[in-house]
Amino acid sequence: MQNKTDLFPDRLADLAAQAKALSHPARLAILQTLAQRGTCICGEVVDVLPLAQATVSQHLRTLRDAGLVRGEIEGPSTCYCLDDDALRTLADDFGAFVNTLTPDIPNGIEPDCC
Amino acid sequence: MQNKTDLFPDRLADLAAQAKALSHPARLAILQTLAQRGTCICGEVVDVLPLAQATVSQHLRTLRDAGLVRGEIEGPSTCYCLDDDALRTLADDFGAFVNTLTPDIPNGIEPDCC
DNA sequence: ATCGTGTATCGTCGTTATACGATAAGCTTT
DNA sequence: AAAGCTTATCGTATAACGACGATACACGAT
Repeated sequence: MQNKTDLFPDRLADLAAQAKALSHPARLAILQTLAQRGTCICGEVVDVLPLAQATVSQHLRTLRDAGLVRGEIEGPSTCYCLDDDALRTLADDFGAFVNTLTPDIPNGIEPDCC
Repeated sequence: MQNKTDLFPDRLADLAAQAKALSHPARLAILQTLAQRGTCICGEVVDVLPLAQATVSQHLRTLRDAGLVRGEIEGPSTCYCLDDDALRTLADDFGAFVNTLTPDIPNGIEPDCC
């Protein structure tokens, strides 16, 4: 299979890549876990999820590669934080994208034909 | 591989499933194409994308299964419309999710440790 | 230096996604 | 009935994903 991803505009490719980072419940659960602590988590992420350590580490790497999470080696364990700015940007981008799809209807009439 | 998706809360599984529907640039491009017309498209979707007809049909099915697009057989061709409500709901859900992750900081101080 | 703890990476396996050609199915028109 | 057009589906091949055990790595404590 050839990868046709690069045949599309960068904006769409970037959005799709970010959506892919959020496309697994384990990764959403990781984000929630990080958020619930208020601060970074240096460990314990594995204990919360019903997955093996190697799998959680993979998901964390995916989130880090997507820029949604920052990780730094912090002594014996590794410290993971949410990247609040990236998350907000992502939410904004998605909101903006959907808005371009469904602009506020001026006169309240849906032009749908179906 | 055992599918561990159902080991997570429904809310997260649903959000992840919707994100997955948006996780390919071709599908985002299809949504844009549908939106640009203002009305539904009964054909021509294939012509806009750099993909084979079978591939586009598959992506359309994915979007339909995710509830983001409605399709009805319209004479010789098939008519596809955006489901504006579903799209808005999706955007709201994502916004809400991100907000629970990054609540508005009351005193403007980031509690990050990294 | 050794042990223990916690994380990352490697290798692997099964599943799912992506992409396409070929074909079928449905409707229009001839 | 046959031809033509459009879309869906089937079959298939390759790539990517998800999951895990095993192992390597880094560091603190002993």
